[in-house]
Amino acid sequence: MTTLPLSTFSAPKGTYDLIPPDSSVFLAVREAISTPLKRAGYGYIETPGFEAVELFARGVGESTDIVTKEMYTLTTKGGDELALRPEGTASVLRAALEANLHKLGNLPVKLWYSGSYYRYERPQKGRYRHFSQVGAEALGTEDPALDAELIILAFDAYRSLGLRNFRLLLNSLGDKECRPVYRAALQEFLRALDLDEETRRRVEINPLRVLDDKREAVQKQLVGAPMMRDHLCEACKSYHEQVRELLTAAGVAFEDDPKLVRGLDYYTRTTFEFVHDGLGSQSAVGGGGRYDGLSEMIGGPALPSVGWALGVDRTVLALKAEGIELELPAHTDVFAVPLGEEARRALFSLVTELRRQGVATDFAYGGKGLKNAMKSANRSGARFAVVAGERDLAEGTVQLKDLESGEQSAVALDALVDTVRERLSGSPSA
RNA sequence: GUGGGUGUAGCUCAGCUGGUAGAGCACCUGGUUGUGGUCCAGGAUGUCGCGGGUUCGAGUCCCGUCACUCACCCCA
Repeated sequence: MTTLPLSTFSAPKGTYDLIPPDSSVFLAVREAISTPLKRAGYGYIETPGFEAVELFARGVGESTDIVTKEMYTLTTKGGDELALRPEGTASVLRAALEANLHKLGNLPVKLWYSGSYYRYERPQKGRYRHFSQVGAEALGTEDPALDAELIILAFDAYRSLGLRNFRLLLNSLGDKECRPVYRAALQEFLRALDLDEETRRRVEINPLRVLDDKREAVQKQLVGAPMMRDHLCEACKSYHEQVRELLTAAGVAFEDDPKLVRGLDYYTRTTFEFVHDGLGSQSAVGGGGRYDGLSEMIGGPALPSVGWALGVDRTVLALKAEGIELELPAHTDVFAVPLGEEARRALFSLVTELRRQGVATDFAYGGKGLKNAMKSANRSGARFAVVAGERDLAEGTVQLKDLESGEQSAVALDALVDTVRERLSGSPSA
């Protein structure tokens, strides 16, 4: 077989490998986002990375960019039409319905998830073909407090990471009573404008999304367009007002954005987006809303629900933009350095023992010299080095060196685990 | 799908109107045959993205191509 250059096998366009040390930031972000959810009664759910194409076509919406041009689709040998999941909500709802979670009598069903999503787009800063998000869905209950809860949990997650320069945009898209009326009014307004062909098509299929157009020439024409908030029915108006009050009471600052629409068709009533300006031309770090009709659209019962997804990649970019360095625990506490073959065996046993006692420990593998082994100890970030040769072992001791202060002392072998644990807890390295 | 920018050492980059390839950081060795980080002395490193053209001579100019990147559009 001919040998091909490594470049032949490089990561596909729009993807990247997550490698140390950056990967630990990703783990920390996932953790930070999911922690508030776990405290609020959300249970973990994991669904397949691919689903029937129809699920997304029906769920996300036939007219959305996600469905029309961004889905990775494939046909199996058996003839099934599948798609790599472009988002999480449709899958989670489908799984919950299939498992009859909504019939267990304990609504809302609260679920959180974390995983990879796929969209075929031209990559750029903050926009990848394979991206990672953490999401949450609360199924089966119509209650403004539930909308508020989710928004607060996302807000607190960002705050716990130290993010400050993000904003929360809030809107209501109405329901099946008032939205159609508004939609018709908006369409009438938009049809009179001078728009390009593609936008005119959008006016007919999904006029609300025209409001979201960021082009200045389009925005200029939208002045005076009818706004959803002026067309909300009483029920929607009252619902939205309650969400706003609950957010305010929780100290969550938000901006009313009457043009916020979002690119997924299933949203009703509450819609929101967390935006950050450190993401290049992208702005959303997370978003979501209420989707009271989605369940019925995919063949389920009426199941009013609300949820969000936060982009892990984008949150990491936002942290970088704000110059925030997360305090990540050192991954090694103790680094063991043997001198000679006999010491090697003895220290390796000691390493295993330390690990079993919960001390993060690494070892100078490869039979390198003392100098290099100490260098490895230093690079590992370990607080302590344990050095031992025949001389020490003959006395039943090892040398315990504090790599910060440089101080070193002999410690009896059988007292090492306790000594190390004591010193690690007594004087944290960070 | 449409534009702009960039491809030179492990990383970040410099390289003038063409004249045999450079810096900082990182790395390796020694100063210390049982001690890292700091300090000092020394050292190694390149298909200059790839292919073609012009030229006595191309990292540099021209054409093509690929990759990356940013932006439009859209979204996490």
